[in-house]
Amino acid sequence: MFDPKFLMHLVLSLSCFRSQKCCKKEDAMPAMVCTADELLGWKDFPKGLKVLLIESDACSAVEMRLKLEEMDYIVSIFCNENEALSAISNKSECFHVAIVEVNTQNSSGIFKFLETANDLPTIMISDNNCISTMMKCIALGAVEFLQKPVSDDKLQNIWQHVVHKAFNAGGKDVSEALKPVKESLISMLQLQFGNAETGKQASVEAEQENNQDLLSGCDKYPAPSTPQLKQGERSLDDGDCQDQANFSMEQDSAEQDGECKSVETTCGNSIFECTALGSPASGEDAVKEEHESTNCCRTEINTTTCYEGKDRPSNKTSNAAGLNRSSAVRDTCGIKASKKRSKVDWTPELHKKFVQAVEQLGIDQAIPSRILELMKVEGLTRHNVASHLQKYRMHRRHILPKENERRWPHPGGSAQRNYYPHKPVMAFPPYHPNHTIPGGQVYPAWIPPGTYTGGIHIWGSPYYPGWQVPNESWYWKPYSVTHADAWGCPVMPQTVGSYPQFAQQTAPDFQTTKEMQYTGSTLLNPSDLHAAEEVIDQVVKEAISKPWLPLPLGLKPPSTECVLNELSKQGISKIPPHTNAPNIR
DNA sequence: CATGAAATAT
DNA sequence: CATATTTCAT
Repeated sequence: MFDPKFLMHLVLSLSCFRSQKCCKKEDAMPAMVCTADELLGWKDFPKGLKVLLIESDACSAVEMRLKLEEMDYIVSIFCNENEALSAISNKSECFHVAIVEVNTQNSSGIFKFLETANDLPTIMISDNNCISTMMKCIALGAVEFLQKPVSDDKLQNIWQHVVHKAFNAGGKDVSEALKPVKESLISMLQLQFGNAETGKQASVEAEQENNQDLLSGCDKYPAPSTPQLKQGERSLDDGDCQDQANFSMEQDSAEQDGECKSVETTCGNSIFECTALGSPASGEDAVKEEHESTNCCRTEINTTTCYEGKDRPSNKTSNAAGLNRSSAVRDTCGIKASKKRSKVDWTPELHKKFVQAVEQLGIDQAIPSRILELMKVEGLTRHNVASHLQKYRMHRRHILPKENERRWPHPGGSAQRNYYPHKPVMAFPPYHPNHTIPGGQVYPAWIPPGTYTGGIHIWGSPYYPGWQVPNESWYWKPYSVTHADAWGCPVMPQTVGSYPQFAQQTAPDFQTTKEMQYTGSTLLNPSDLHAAEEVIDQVVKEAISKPWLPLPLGLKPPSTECVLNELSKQGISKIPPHTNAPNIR
C-alpha cells in the first residue's frame, strides 16, 4: 500500500497543491467559507449550512441528503466532482462544507476537487479504507475521512469544520501548529519506507509550512466526530508562547523498522494522533511519556518552551531558536506509540538557553535544577541538564587554569581561586572607556563538535570565555559580533584586519586544532552593542562589588580608595576577608 | 531528594 | 570517539 512511489507522488501532489494554492490565493474560490464574523451572527447555527455532497451512488446520496436535511442542513447533490466544481465556480451556489465520497474509481477526480476547492472544508466518506487514499485526501486538505456508512453523529457534527475553517482560515499561527503534524507525517512515511529520501521530506515540510488547512483534523479545533483522530489536548494556541526550543530525541529507527507496520495493517483507521503538546503546565510529561511499546515508530519529540509573558522580555533571541513545535507521534492503535526518547539533542539553541541560564544564575548558583527552571524547556529533565552541566564544566576546567594562570598570575602561588567554581564573573575582558583594548578583542567561544558551525552557535560565556584552545574536540570560535545572539556574550568592537591579542597568542594552538576558525573582522550592530553594554555593566558592577576577586584582563585595579568609596555609595561598608572568597562550595 | 562524578550506553 | 544517559556516592 505504501510504497516509495506513493510517497513521491504524495509529495509532488502536495507541492502542486501548495503552489497552486499560493498562486491562486487572490482569485480564490467563491466565498464558500464563512467568516468568523458571519458565524457569530448566525442564528440557529448550524441550521442552514449548505452542504455540497458529491456521491456517485444515487441511493446513498439521497439517504444522506435526508439525514442532513433532518439536521437542518441544506444539501446539494452532485454526481461527480466536475458538476460540483462548476457549480462552485459559477457561483451559482455557495457552500459551507462538502461531503465527498471517494472510491477507487473517482479518486483522481476527487483529488482534483480537493485541490481546487481547497477553501471548502471537505469531509471524505468512503467504503474502502485505503490508507494511502485517506492520507492523500487529508494531505490535500480534507478535514476528515469517514468510513461509510456515516453515523448520524458524524453528520451532525460536520458544522464544526465550518467553524474551524471560519476561525482559522487566514490564521496566522496555524501553520505553526501544523508542524508537528507534518513531522508526524514525515516520521510515519519514513518508517513506512524505511528511509525516505530526505529531499522529499524537505519538500513535504516546506509545503506544509503554509498550509493551514492541511490535516486540520489535528488542528486546534479538532473535529470531535472523527473516529480516527483522537483529539489530543493541543494547547498550541497559547498565545504566550514566545519562544521555543527544540530538542529532539530520536530513537534509532533501525531497530523498529521491522515492526512498524501497524499503521497500515492494524491501524488502518487512524493515522495520526496529536499528542498533548507541551503547554506550560503539562510540561515535562509530554516528553517523558515513555513506554515499552514495541511497535512504535521512530519518534521525534520537540518540545516547546513557553516563556510566560514578561518573563524574559529582554530575550532578544526569543525567536532565534529553531522552533519546532512539540509533537509526538503515536501509533494509531491507541497504543501510545513510542516516545522512547533516547537522547536529548543539545542543539545550539538549546545549549544557548543552557548557557544563558548558567550565566543568569551565576556560576555559583548554577545547579541543574535551577538551570532547568530558567531554561524553561519542556521535557528536559534535571538529569539532562546535570549531564550537560557536567560536560560543560569539564571543558571549563580544562581551560580555566591556563587562562587564570595567564591572566592572574599568582605571585605567591596561591592559586586557590583559579579553577572553575570560583571563577569570577568578569572573566572576560570588559570594556572600559578608559581602557580600550588595543586592536580589539575577539572572544572565542565553544562550539560543540558536530554542530553545524555556520558561525552562529556559540558556547561562549562571560564566565567561561576560553582563552586557550581547550581540547581537540571543542571548537574555538572567536566571538563574532554578527552572531552575538547568546545572551551575555561579550561583544566588542574590533579593528578590522588586526588580529586580536588573543588570536596572536594562541595562534599555534589553533593551527593544531582542526576545526579552529577565525571569524575575521566583524561589525557591530546596535543590538550587539547593547548586549555588550549589558555585559560590560555586569562585569563592571561585579568588579566593583567584589573587589576581592581578580580583575579581568584589561581592567585596571582601582585604587583601594576608589573602591571603598564606591562601595560605601552602594551601602557596602565591609569587605569580606580576603581569605575566603564568597563561594559556596 | 538533589548533586556531581564516574560508569555505561549509544 | 564523542556525547548523552545511567548509576552511584555523597
